[in-house]
Amino acid sequence: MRIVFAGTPVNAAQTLQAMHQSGLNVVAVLTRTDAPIGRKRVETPSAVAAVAAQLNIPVIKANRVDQDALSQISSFKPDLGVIVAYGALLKSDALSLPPKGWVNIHYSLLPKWRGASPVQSAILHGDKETGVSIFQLDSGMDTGAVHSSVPTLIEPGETAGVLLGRLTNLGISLLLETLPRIEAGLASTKEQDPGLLESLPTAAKIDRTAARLDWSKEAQLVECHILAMNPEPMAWTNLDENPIRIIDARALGQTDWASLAETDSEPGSITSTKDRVLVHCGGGTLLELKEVQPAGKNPMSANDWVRGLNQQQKAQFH
RNA sequence: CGCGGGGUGGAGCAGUUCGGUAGCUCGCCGGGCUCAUAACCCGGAGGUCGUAGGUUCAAAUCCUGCCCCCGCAA
Repeated sequence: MRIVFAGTPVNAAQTLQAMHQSGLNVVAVLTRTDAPIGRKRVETPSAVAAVAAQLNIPVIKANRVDQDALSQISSFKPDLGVIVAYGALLKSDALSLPPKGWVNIHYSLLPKWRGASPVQSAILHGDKETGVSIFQLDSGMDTGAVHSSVPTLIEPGETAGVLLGRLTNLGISLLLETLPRIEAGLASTKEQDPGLLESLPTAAKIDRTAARLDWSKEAQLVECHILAMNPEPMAWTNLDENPIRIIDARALGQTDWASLAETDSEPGSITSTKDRVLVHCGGGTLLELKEVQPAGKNPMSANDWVRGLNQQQKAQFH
């Protein structure tokens, strides 16, 4: 079976690598064009482009699947397309190009969290469970019929980055057992429930504005927010006039903060003890900071950060 | 030339404006107190102040070049 693979970031590259290693016939790779990266704006190929080059697989670089890209893909005569976080929509002409269409690896249990940020959304909303789904791409946003899926529990304190890593591996396993069934024509798909497609919220892309912390929320919600934003775009707040990223933190249980009761409970105010740094959140709850990164600095433990603060003035997030 | 912050014992910082004895909170090592301790007390080791040059009697501090790290923006 001739497969065309479309994807862009690291987890897509890992999937491509695994497909190649397992002996699948990936005849071409579609990825986004080289983009300027970092402060120096160095033109850099996508992770998928880099892996494809290493594996000597022909690469088509395009940010949208136009006629030109379409004819290039067509020249490889693919039977099936596999798409993982490519970064652009495929229109009907592209969808129908391979005889067996396209399958997409989506990192949630569809129909939950359709859209651009399934992993972040699951953590942000405090879900206990999420998973990976492989579905047949159609013209809607992650609305196609599902080939297979596998659930996994979200670990306490797990960040979106760590969870995505696990889901990537699960997705690879699932893909490798799903593709043979598709090739053999034994694919059994299940349509997504129209009612749920209608009623469930989707997972919109999360930008920096949405990543800002709201200390008036309860600590448990703040913790979910912080874990969901790690490593991209990373939760942040202001300290004086400068932004500071909150990389990791844990909400304290009720018994913990009751025993540490403070008179000052203004949300965002910080108190530190011998070995912990606490932020007051909404409803009198407390959040223990684990790791932070002030603007211009490297990431550091919350204890180190507090140690270097001016002892005179009181630290206050806002 | 996109804007900006930073490089000082193992960690995080102060000191730079106005040149003159290496400081703070920790960590580490040793000793003490204690039933005991991550608590408290005493003592100790550990730093070419990113780097190269310049000015000076004297440079972490002033001048010039270079290297490296990071936040924002894209």
